[in-house]
Amino acid sequence: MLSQTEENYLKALLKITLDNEHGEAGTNELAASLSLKPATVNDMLKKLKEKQFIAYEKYGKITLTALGKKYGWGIVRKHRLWETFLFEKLDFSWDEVHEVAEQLEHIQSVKLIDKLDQFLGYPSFDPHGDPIPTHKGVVKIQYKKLLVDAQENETYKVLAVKDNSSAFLQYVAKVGIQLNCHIKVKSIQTFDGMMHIEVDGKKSTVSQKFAQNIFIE
Amino acid sequence: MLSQTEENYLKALLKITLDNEHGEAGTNELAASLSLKPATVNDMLKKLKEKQFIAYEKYGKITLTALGKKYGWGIVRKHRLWETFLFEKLDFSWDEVHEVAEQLEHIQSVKLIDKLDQFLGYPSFDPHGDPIPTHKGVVKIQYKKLLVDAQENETYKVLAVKDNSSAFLQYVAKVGIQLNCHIKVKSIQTFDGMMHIEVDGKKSTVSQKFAQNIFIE
DNA sequence: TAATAAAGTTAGGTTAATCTAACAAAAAAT
DNA sequence: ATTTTTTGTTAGATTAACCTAACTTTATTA
Ligand SMILES: [Mn+2]
Ligand SMILES: [Mn+2]
Ligand SMILES: [Mn+2]
Ligand SMILES: [Mn+2]
Repeated sequence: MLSQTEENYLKALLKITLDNEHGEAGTNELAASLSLKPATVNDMLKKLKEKQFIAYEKYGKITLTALGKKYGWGIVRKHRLWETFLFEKLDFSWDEVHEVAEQLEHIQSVKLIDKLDQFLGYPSFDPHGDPIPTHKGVVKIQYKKLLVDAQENETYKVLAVKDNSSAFLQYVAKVGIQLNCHIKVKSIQTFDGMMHIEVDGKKSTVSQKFAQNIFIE
Repeated sequence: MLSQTEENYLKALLKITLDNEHGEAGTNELAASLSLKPATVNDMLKKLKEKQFIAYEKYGKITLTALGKKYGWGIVRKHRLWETFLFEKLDFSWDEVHEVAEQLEHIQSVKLIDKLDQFLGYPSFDPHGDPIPTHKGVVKIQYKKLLVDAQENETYKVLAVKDNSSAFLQYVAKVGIQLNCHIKVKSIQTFDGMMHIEVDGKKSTVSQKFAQNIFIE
C-alpha cells in the first residue's frame, strides 16, 4: 500500500505530465508543485522508480508508467468524488472543497469510494467541472475552449475552471459565474484583452488572465 | 495540531480511563491497546505530558487532563459520526464501519464534521449504540445493563454492543440481534450462564461471554 | 566555444515514530 | 522478609520524510 506522501507524488506527477506536451516532468518542477526541495524529491524518485511507478534515468526526465498512471488516476477519482460530496451534500462552496478533499483522497477503502460514487449518482464532473474517472478508470473528455478565445457578442456556457485556488474561485463567484451558467461577451479590448461580460444580467470587466482560467462551450 | 499518532493515543487513553474505575491507565495497558511496545509508549507519554494532555509521573499512573479529555472526545465524536454516515447513507453493515472510521476520524476540518452532523440529523447514537458527543461536547448517557444480568422470561430491548470487533458483530447479527430489537430470555443455565433466547421468533443459545457484550434495557 | 545559468544529485543531518535488549522499580507471592 | 513477577524506563538502532550545503551535469547565452 502507498503512503500518503507517495500518493501525493503520483498525483502531482499526473497533473504535470498531463499539462506538459511530451508527458514528462522534471525534478525541480515536481519539487515546486509539492512545495518541497529538489533534494527531497530526488530521493523519492528513486523509490518510485524502484516500485515501478515511474520511468526515470539520472539527469533525465520523469514519466509515469501504466501502473503509476493507474494509481494517480485513482487518487484523482477519490479527490473529485469527495469534492462532489462536500459540494452537493454538505453545502460547501466550490472554493472550500479542495482543501478538505486533499485529506479525504487518502482514505483507503475501495468499498467506501464505490459506495460514495453510487450515493452521488455516479457523477461525471466535480464542482470545478473536472471529469471524474469511473471505477474502471474511464475519463469522460469534454471538448472545451478558454474564455480568452471567445468572440464579441457571443454567449457561452461555462464548463470548468482551470485554477482551483480559493482566491480565484471566490473572485469568479463574485462576478456571478458558476458552473453551467452563461456568459455573454459584450466587448474585448484588443490592446490588453480586457473583456466586458454579462452574467445573468450582471455586467463585469475581467482581465485576460482571468479569461485564461475559465473553460467554456 | 495533533498528529494522527497523538490522536490515537488520546483516544485509547480515553477508552482505558473510562473503563478503569479510578480513571487511570498504565504504560503496558496502553501499549497493548495500541499494539505497540511499552518502550514506544513511554516516549510518547513524555511528549503528551509536555503538551499538557496527560498528568503523569515516572512509574506512576496516567490520567487525562481536561485538555486531553476534550481532544479525546473530539476524536470519538468524529469516529462515531463517520460510522453513522457509513451505516445510514452508504449501506455499510455495522461490522464494516469501524475500520474505515478509524481513518476518517483524523480528517481535520471543524466545518466538515459539523456539516456532517447536520446532514445526519444530529444523531445521538452510532450504529453500535454508543453515544455521539454534540459539537459542545455533551454526551447523552443511556442507563443500560448487560444481557448477562437479565432474568428468565423477561423481554429486553438491545441498546448497544460492548465489543466492536467485526467477528463479534457478525456473530451477533447472525443470531438476529440488531440495535433496538427485542430479546426474550427463555431460560438461563445456572452452571455456566448459557442462555436460551428468542429474537423475532428465532431461537438461539448464547454463552455468558456473549451475554456480557450486549447492553440492554 | 567558453562562460554562465539552470537543473539535478549527493552527502550529511534532523525529527517522529517505531523497535530490541538491558535495566530498574513496584507489586505480588512464597 | 525474600524472591519472583509484573510493570515501567533507558539506551541505542532503524526507517520515512524532510532539510541545507556543496557539487555535477546539462542547457542557454554571450
Ligand atoms: Mn481539488
Ligand atoms: Mn476539483
Ligand atoms: Mn468504532
Ligand atoms: Mn461505534
